[in-house]
Amino acid sequence: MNYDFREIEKKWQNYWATQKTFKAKNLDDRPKYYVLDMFPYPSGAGLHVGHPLGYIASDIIARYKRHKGFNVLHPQGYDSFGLPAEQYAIQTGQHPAKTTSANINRYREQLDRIGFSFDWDREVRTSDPDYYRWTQWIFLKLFHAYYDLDLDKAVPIADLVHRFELEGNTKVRGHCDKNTPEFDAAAWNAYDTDQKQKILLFYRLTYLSDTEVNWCPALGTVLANDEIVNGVSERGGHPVTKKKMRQWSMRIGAYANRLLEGLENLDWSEALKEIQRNWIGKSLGASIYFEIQNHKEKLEVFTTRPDTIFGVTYMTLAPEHDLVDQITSSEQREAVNNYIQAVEGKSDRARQADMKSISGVFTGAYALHPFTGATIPIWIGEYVLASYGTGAVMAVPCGDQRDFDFANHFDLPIINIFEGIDIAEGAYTEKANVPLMNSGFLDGLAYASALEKVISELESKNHGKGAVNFRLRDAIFSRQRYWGEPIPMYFKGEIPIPIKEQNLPLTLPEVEKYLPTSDGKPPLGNAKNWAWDEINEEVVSVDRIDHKSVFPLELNTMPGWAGSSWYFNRYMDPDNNNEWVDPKALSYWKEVDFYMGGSEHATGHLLYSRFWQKVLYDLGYAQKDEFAQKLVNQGMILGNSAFVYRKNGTQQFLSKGLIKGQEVTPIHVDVALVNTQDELDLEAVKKWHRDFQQAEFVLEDGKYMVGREVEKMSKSKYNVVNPDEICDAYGADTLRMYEMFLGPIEQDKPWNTAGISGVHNFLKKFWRLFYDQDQWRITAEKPEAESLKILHQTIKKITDDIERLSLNTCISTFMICINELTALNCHSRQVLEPLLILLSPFAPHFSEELWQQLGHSDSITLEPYPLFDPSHLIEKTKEYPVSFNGKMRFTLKLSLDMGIDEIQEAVMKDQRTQDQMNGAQPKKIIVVPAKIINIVV
RNA sequence: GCGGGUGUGGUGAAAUUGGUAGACACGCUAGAUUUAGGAUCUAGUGCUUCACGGCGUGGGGGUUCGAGUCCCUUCACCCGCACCA
Repeated sequence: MNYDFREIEKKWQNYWATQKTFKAKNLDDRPKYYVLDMFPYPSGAGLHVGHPLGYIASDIIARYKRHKGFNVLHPQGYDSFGLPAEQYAIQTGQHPAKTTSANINRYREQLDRIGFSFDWDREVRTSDPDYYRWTQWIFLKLFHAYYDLDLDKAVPIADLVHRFELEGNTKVRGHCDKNTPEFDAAAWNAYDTDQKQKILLFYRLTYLSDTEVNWCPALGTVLANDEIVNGVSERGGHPVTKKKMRQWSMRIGAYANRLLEGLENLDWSEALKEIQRNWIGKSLGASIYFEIQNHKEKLEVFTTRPDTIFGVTYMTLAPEHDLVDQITSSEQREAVNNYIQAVEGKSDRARQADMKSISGVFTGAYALHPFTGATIPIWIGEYVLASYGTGAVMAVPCGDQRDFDFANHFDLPIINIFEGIDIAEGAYTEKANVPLMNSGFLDGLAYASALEKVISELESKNHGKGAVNFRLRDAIFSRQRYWGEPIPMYFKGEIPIPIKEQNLPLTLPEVEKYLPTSDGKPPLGNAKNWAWDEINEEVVSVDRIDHKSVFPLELNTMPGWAGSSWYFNRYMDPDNNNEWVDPKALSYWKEVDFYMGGSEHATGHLLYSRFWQKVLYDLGYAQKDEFAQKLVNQGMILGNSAFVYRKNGTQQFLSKGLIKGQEVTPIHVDVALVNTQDELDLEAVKKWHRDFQQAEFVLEDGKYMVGREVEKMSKSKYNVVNPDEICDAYGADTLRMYEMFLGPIEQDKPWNTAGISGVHNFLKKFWRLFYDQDQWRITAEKPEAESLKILHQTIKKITDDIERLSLNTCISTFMICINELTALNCHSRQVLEPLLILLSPFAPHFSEELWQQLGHSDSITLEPYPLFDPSHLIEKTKEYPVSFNGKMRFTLKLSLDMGIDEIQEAVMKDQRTQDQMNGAQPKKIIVVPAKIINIVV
């Protein structure tokens, strides 16, 4: 029986599915191990060979851990809300649910062919009402909570209300909006319900506010910061502008510090942690309050360099700053308005393009220096961001290059406060040990001590305080889209009222079209049945909104990241209709032990998930405040595009070797039309695209050779390799092993089908140890010592390499092992059986089949991992490389029992040493036991 | 500009603690063999030299008996953030 991978793979995939081999049991005596992949968005294009890379690696880990005796949870599901299905719905009218489900079926078929050990009974889909019911439930938990800075955790909002009733908010330290008013208990109790609700929105972890948002006109929706890349939308690359809108947000800023500190204990790559650290962007410094001449308001600025306060010569406000309107003098009013108007219309991208040019305008107002009382002109400048700090800076031209450039441009004064530093050419920005001058009480002090002194001085005079500032912004949570989770809120006037938990899910209504309404409301505004009847607690027709108990429902939906921010918990107990997860299941599985996915989610999914997990932990629902202890980022598999070269202005296509010195245009051709030797199939290409029907191919050596270039895999570049094709030609086990063999899992690498034969040959070679020349070769004979040594070396190496996730070297180790066993003509069951178990995480179908052929009736999946016995490796002698002055000359076979003195004696006695030494005496003989002997002459 | 990462044959790469650099595989060269199978087997394959030898891990320098690995310096490429006060 030869290696018929097609039959074998079908057979075992079927067996695993019907036997439910990979079903994970909640509550089990075995230790648990939770292996998770980032679930896919099921796009219409299906899978290419890059997608399964991470799934294969994690599947190897999952299968390995099962052999090691763990109860493994290895689920899979779909992040099935998202833009492409909705865009498709807008174009064709097909309901996104239908598109999504068709795409999921396609994905599932492709995934099934690769032989993953997923427990499909736990599948989740974020667009399933039974799932998003709990996404909405979490939304409500955040709505009903605030962040208490004294307890440093989220607390139910009811506690806050209780405190307000007793003592107002003056003693409460909660993470809240900067516009929150102060009130005492009497004032609170005197507020009406609406007023109370408005104040509570300043505290809630999910809140409604008028926010400056990133608006993408082309997509017709707002976007979060992480959904914008280089000033344009991540999806589609459309321009993004600023707009003030009333939107739901999530107060992730409250968790900035914990999100930062929590990284310390996570086993994630340093690169990824660094991305999150940068995104959170913690800065230490001070808040300083400047009085404004002839105005009551104070101007608060954040600075990391309060030590340079005596170098302040002007202030700059962001154009959007709240105080601009109030402080602008009548003489400057027109200039200021013109400036703001010019800036306002600009998109982020336009602002970025203008980065180099300096612009600004004087407000006519003056701030007062907190220590000298000097008057400082207040300017407005585009370079100051409204969204960072307080949207205002104290400008210190001598210590900040941007301030320096601005001052020079507008002829503002520059005071040098750094002793012995020349600032004629530019600002001095180092935080070095340079004494200050022209700095009053800070004169003579350098950075560190000046910083300490100035902060204590600011605090004692009440002019400011030490402060921490974060770059991280609260996350906008509303999307003006149809295909997302409905936000479970309705409105009484301006006040949002939550739908009660027991009435969830609030399911997506049917709409006739998926575009915004004619009056600019989100697509849900098209729904006829989208109002809430408070008495009957049900969704009713919008026509009934005039009734006393019927109110309009929220028209925005949740963003794409909502459903993916907690799905890892739901897998623990996916069918629960009473709770988000059974606490018993939670306390068994706790957290993800091994999370595999792309680093592109660093500032999106991976940050939001950590945030939600911390909230759920604070409120007593989750067991751990980090959801994934270990995270591995698989690299991207790149495409190996193929090109033909059209001679310009002709229908002639030149083979790769003939293009030198010719004017040609490279044109992508489908990589499926090219064989492994880069030769183009001319008949196929003519059929493939009508552009080539009239083509004349100019050949070299009777062949047309294509050019190659490594690019991202994409349909438009015709360089997509479908895993189905590989499974057809070589089988899933070859695909699995080859993807691992390509290189380190975390590295990007180009796909090259040509190399796959090496791995395929390995499997055939391995098979031949069992079955060769029409007969089974397996014997019950006791293996030779040499074979056992190879086996145990392999056990050790494979185990170590899996543990350190060096899966590419595992494949090499298998190859070496099989080469050696073949050379030894070893067919011993005692050697080959344990090897099958070692191999089964990598090539599961292959191993299952041979396992069965060896007479086992059960699946190999739960076989115990073979024990490593070092006694088989113990050697009596060893070939020592002998070098002279570090240069290797010969090897010397010595007993391993010998001590260093004996080795030295033996090496000196050797004739070859005598020859090398030429009668001289060695200066030193270095012996590294079992490694090397070096003689220094 | 700031932060992180990577540089090793024609190609993908290996070298876990400083100890025979290039394992394993692709490709290539030569040969054998056949039941023509996406065959198999044998030998060779870093560069250079007829050879002995010499040179080789982006470049330069250093530590060491010995450096791909440690230190300094420099170059190239990739990724993230970027007028962040």
